Formats: sequence, structure tokens, C-alpha cells
Amino acid sequence: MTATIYDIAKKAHVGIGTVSRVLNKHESVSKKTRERVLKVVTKLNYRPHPYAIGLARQRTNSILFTIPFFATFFFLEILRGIQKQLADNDVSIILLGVNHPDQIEETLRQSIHRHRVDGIVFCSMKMQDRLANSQMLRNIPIVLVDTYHKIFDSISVNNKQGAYLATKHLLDLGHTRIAILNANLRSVPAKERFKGYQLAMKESCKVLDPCLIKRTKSEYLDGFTRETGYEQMKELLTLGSKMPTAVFAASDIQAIGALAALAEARLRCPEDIALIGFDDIELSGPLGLTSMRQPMSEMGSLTIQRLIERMGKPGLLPYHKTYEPTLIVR
Amino acid sequence: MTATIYDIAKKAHVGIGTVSRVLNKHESVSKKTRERVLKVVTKLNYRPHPYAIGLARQRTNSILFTIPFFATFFFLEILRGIQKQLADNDVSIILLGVNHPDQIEETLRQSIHRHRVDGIVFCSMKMQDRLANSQMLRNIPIVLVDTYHKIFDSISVNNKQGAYLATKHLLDLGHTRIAILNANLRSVPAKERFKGYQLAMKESCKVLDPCLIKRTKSEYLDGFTRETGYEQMKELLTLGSKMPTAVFAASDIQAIGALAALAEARLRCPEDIALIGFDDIELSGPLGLTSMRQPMSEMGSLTIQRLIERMGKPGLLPYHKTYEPTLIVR
DNA sequence: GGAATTTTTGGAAGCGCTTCCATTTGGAAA
DNA sequence: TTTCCAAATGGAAGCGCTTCCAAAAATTCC
Repeated sequence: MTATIYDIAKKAHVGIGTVSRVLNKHESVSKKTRERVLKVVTKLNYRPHPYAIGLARQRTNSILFTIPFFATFFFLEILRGIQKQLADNDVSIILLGVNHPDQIEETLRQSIHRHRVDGIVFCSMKMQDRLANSQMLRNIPIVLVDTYHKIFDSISVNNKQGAYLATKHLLDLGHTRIAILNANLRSVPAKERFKGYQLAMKESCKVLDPCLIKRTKSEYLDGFTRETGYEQMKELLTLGSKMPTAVFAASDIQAIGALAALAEARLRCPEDIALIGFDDIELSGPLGLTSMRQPMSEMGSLTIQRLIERMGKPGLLPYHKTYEPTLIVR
Repeated sequence: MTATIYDIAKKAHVGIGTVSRVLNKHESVSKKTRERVLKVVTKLNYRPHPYAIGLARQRTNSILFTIPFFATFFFLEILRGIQKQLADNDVSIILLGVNHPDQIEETLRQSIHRHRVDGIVFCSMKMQDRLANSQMLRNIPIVLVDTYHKIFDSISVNNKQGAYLATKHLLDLGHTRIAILNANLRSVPAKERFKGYQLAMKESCKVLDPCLIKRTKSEYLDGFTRETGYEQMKELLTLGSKMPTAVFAASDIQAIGALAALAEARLRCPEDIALIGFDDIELSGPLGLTSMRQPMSEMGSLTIQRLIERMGKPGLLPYHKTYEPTLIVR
């Protein structure tokens, strides 16, 4: 059996209230007693019972981390940042994988009720207005990562700037016919990335050739998939003389699909067609894919900082942080 | 404020004991009362407080899922299976990412104490004897996934058979000089996979050419890394006329490293050198890498089934389940 | 030295549940 | 109808903590 504060109180010849006060660092305990209690705490290797604390304090000290289940590396990286930050704060994280966007609301509702979490991190999924304004999320601190909604704190990456830099990189290499493989434009990141591409192209006075601008109507994952990239590249390859010399893919995952299409067509990547991605996911390295990197782990840390701050002072105005992605040339 | 059993009891004109009994499906409640209580439960949208339950029952209904932090797809897949299985059981999962093997013990100790978990899933990390026998893990149900130790339940894949099938596939394609890129042989899967390779080669009377057998001394991740694969393939490429015509990599991740080496050497994969991997990770598909698939999600489900069963009856003998991997030709 | 504060301290009550024991109820048997 | 017994029920105690209030101890001030 693990020790309780009663055991400590008895051994240290004090009341349980005093023990609790020592453990919670209340200042109204004399130095002498505090030390006596702490000595016993150490000796008995005492650990507070998190559920008892939760029950008494009326909060659970746990947060819900909501992610779409399909994707991979990005979340683990964010998660790593989150865990690092959490270690100090004695908060545990409950993972909620959502398989399909339509499930979000119901799944969320269940988890909130079931786990009575003190806060929610909402990762990479579009926050619908209806959901955002629902009663369910009224009184609970929320931080969005890699997505945006004006009424919540959000941590994201400057997609426009990233896309601008990526395109610029291709332009600087001397390319003129630069295609974009975009996702579904209903996705905010996709929209932003398109803007960055446009801006860079305009700046260097390149005309936007409509047939070089690919996007998708796919709803699944907003089109950030290999399949999309593969299809889009296939289409580009039918252009014959109008083919691009370089391609900016709105995500590495699409870029990888594009690579597959290139391989099928027996085209070499840097030589025949240049390709740049976005996200710098794990496999971009070995594939030699140039990409835009997002400071994922750092974003995770910041997320928790915000969440905890917000848990302390509920009235805060929404805070929006945007990181600048950096170009990783390979 | 959410309703408690007291609210329910009052509204349904019964005692709290009865409410509790209804909620826990005790049979000793008359049908009439049960229905009356359930009606109120629904009306008030009552949800039990997990911490109160935890405190009263003396267990936390949470399990610790321990993974190495580096890897990616595999865990998410396992996790998905786990979550699916958990949905019914009202158990929540606490994620513990371990950054470095040396941290395992301490991290584990902290988490067990802090969260008082009812069970542990231990994924893909070698379970050291010392740890396995430590007091800390004495009285807590544990299931190992993708790793093995005789005193714990384990769920894994028949590595030998998988490697055998993979090698056989290459042999059937007519290859005779087949190399193996292995990981560190202190890793059990690596050892098993080597055995499978040996077996297949012997069966078809191919002599094992030592210079075609690569392994690594790398401790990091037991050598299941891109870097390892890359280095090993580089070495193979220096063999000149003794070069293999086909390569079996002990993991996809190594295979991907190998692909990079091939690309550098301007060699085409299926044509110049055939390559087969193991694990069928997410990116093997788009890369067109033939591989051995493990039923990861299913493994996750089974893991939880075992864990829950073991939580019910602590005395069970260790149970070891081995899945047969299947060949995915691309 | 004694009164008036101020600082420390003890521990009851309460968080929301389970569980056990005592009590009540409803029939069946006599 | 009365007697018994099993089934059904109510609710106190207890899980390990926080917090508040009252009481004790220490300190300050006349």
C-alpha cells in the first residue's frame, strides 16, 4: 500500500491539514514543521493520489489531445513538445484520435464528459463555427494547433510566407514554369499556401499559367494525400511541351505522391523536374525532398504554455502565434 | 454543474446505493426501479465522474502506453487498434513517449506512481531482465507488443517466417545472390529475421556468401534506421562483380536508406537491384517498396483484450501470440 | 505580567462514487 | 392470516485529498 497523508501526519506528529499545506507549498507553515513533514514524505516515498486531488479540487489535471488519426509524424512531434512541457506541470494527457471529420463533435462530447478534462488541444482539424460556438466548448480552455479559429488561441505556421519562400527558392534556381500541386482550397492552409505561391510568381513577373495550377476537390483530409499528389502530377505530365520544370507541392505527402508519378514516367527528380514540398515530414530527408520545416516540437511546448495560462485566467483574449517556416534544401 | 448520483437518487425517489447498483448493472434491482432510475439518468444526462469511481474502486481505469518516441506509423496503427478496443471499456490511455532506452526505467517509475495506472502496454522496446523482474512491475498487468519477454504476455509477429517468405519471394523471382541488410543482432526481431533468411537460402541450396550478410553494431534503435540501411547498401555497392542482384532489408526503414544509396549510385531499384523490406510502413506504398505486412491495428486490439483479461485474473500464465506477416508485392 | 494580535495548527466536511450491512418489502408456504 | 425467507433497498463509511473554520501557540504591545 502506498502512503497517504494520514500516514504522514501520524509519523510527523501533525494534522493532515498541515501535511496538505506543506505539499501545496502554502506559506503559513513554520519552517520547522515543514521540514519535519518533508522528511517523512521522503522517507515514505509518498506520492499524492491524482484522483483524490482531482476530486477534492474539482478538476482533473488532464487535457485532451485531439488529432486526426490518419497522419503521423507531425503529431508525434507536436506531442513530444507537449510532453516535454507537461512533465513539470503534473498534468496528464489523454489522446483522442478522430477517424473521420464527421465524428469530431460526438467523439469530443463523449471524451469531455467522460474524462472531464481541464483543457483541449485541437490539432490540424478545421474548427467549424458551429462546433466552436457550441455550448460544449463554452467553459473549457482550448488551444488550436495547425489550424485557426478567431475565438480560440491558436498556434500555427505562416503558410503564406512558407509557400512564398518555397516558390522563391525555385525561382532563384532559374525556373520559370513552376506548377503548384495544391490541396482542397476550403482548407485554410491550402488557401494560404496558394497565396504565397501567387505572390512569389507575381513578384518575379511570371504569368500564372492556369494549367500549372492544380488543386483538388477531394474532401478526404482536404486533399493532403499521396493520391492527390500522384493524380495531379500525372495530369501535369500530359502537358507535353507545356510541362513545368519545377513543382511546388503544398505538402510533402503530395510531393511524395508526385514522386511516384515521376518515377513511373521514368523521370528523374532534380534533373527532369524540380520538386519542393511543405512540412518537412520524416521521410523527406531520406527521399532528398527539399521542404519547408515547421518547428513542431516547439509548437507543442508553446501549446501547453498557453493552455495552462488560460486555465489560470479564463478571461484572456485569444492569442494567435504564427511561426515562420524555414527552407530545408536537399 | 453536472448531476451526481445524489441528484438521480432524489429525483427517482430511491437511495444512492440503488442508483449505483443500476449503473453497475447489479442484478439485484427490480425491473421497475431500474427503469425509473435509468429514465432519470437519461433525462439529467448523467455521466459518472471517473475520478470518484477510481477512488472508490481503488483503481484508475487508465493504462499506460509506452512507446519509443522516434518511430511513427507503427505506433499510431497499434494505437488505433487499442483505442478501438478501449472505446467500450471506459478506460483511458495515457501516452508515455520514451526518448532514450536508458530513460525507460525512471520514466516508467514516475508514470506508474503519478498516474497509478491499472496496466501497461509496452511497445517495441526491449524489456530488460532487470526491469522485468523489478519490484515496480510486480503487481501490475503488462502486455508487450512487438517485443518479447517470457514472463509477460506478448503480441508479436513471426519474424522468422516473415523473413523466410520475403527471401523466398526473391528466390522465386530467380535471384541467387541475395544480400541481407540486418539490424543489430542483439535485437530479437533482427535475430529471428536473420534465421528466416538463412532458412530460405539453405532450402534452395544457395550458399551464404558472408560478404552479402550485413548487420550493424549500432545501438541506437538497434540499428533499425535509415542510416544503417544507407551505409550497408553503400558497402554492398563496392563489391563490384560480387554485388547482389537482390536485397532483403530487415526493415522498411533500412530499405529506404538503401534506396537512397541506390539512387546516389544511379541504380534503378527493381531493374538493377531488387529490394524487399519488412514492416510495410506507411511510405512503402508510395515508394513502391515490396514488404512484409504486420496486422498492426489488430495487434493493438488484441493487446487490450489481453490486458483487460489479465486485469481481471491476475494469476494467468503468460500468453504469447504471434501473427504471421503477409507479403505485399509492389 | 497580561491583553491583543498574529501566526500555526488540527481536523471536520465535502468532492462523487462503491460497498457492505442492516432494514424493509413482497411473496410463498403454512 | 401469520410466519419465513429471499429479494430489494437505503444509506453510512470510506477511498485520499483540499479547504475552511475554530482553536492553540507564538509574538507583539502596553
